[in-house]
Formats: sequence, C-alpha cells, structure tokens
Amino acid sequence: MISEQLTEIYKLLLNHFGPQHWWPGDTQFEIITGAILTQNTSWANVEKAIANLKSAHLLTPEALHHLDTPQVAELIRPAGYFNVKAKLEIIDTGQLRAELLAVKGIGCETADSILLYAFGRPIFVVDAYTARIAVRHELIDPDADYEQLRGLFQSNLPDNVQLFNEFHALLVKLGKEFCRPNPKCQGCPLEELPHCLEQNYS
DNA sequence: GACCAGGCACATC
DNA sequence: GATGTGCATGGT
Repeated sequence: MISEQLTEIYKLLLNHFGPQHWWPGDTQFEIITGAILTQNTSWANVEKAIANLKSAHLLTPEALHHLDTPQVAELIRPAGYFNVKAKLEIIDTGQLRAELLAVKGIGCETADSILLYAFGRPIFVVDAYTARIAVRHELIDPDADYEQLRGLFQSNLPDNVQLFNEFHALLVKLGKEFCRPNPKCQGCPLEELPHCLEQNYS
C-alpha cells in the first residue's frame, strides 16, 4: 500500500535527518515573501534578498506597498527574476487557495507553501524534488500533474499539518543532497533507501 | 562553461 | 492539451 510506503519513507527520513524546523522565517509575512522569492531559485539567494529587505526595515506589507516596482526589484535582485517577483503583492492574510492562485505570479506550489507554512492549513506542498522522488520510487506515474501528486500524499497520509510540514521539508532535504535531475544516483528502490541514506550521509 | 535552484505566465502549435 | 520560451542571480 502506498500509505505504508509513504509512512516508511517519512520515518526513514525523519530518523536520518531529524526535524527540519520549516518554514525558516520570523514572521508570517517573511514566510510568504520567501515562498515567492524561492520560485526556481536557491534558498541561499533568497536569504540575501530577505536580508536586504530586513536591513532596510521593509519586510512588511505596508512598507513594501510604498515602494515602486524598480525599488523592490533592486532589493530582491539576488533572488533572480527580480522584475517579475517585484510586481507581486500579497495583500491579505488567510486567503483561500483559489484566491492565492488568482494572483499572477502565484502558482500551485507557492500557494500551497503559503497555505501550509504561513497559515497552517493541511495542504501537502509538491515541488520539483517531491515529484522527482515520488517518480523515482515509482510511487506515481512520471507524467502525473501537480494535483495528482498532491493527491498521492494527501489521500494516503493522515490529515496532519505538522506531518505535511515536516515531510515536505524532509523531501527537499533529501532532494537537495541526493535526488538531482541528472545525478550519478538516479534514486534507489524503497527497500534500499536506508542503505542509500546510510551510504551517502553517514 | 554547463548545470541547477524549494516556478510561473504566456505564446504558439 | 501539450510543448516551448522568457524571466535572472549565484553556487557547484
């Protein structure tokens, strides 16, 4: 059963890597900002952009609202796609998924990251790592779309915010170090995951 | 220098 | 509906 496999993977990852304490960020707005800035961008670059905003005391919706797009773009330059991301603006807190998705620049993953990590909703976040790992462990069809992937996790796991939070963070941790797009190791069968982890991280 | 990073919108076929 | 392309910095 998929649910047993997912639970086993979760236990292995948690045991191996420990809690990831996601999402990094001191405030709800910082989490939302990070979710947008990290689109197709390494977290190290996002941290630089957030540091710029913080040191300028601009990491609030009100402060950013008073700047024009080029000013914001310059501050978030290290995060890449700065002209695109600078136009983006989340006004309200507690928005529904459909409302988030209606904002240009917010797609499924960003919306779900905001819902789970900023608003504590039980939504499983699917990112490139999650998809890659699920496919390589043959938990889902390679051409599955975002909603199918989200369904894989949500319908086979208990509806638990803390579980969704930790599991996604652990998948990213695994993916970053292990499950590259064009890696020497293409991923291993589930039964070999403990061995793979042991070999690669011990 | 190629490849990749916690994507997304839009054009075109 | 599927596929391609622009957006962009910075680390390996």
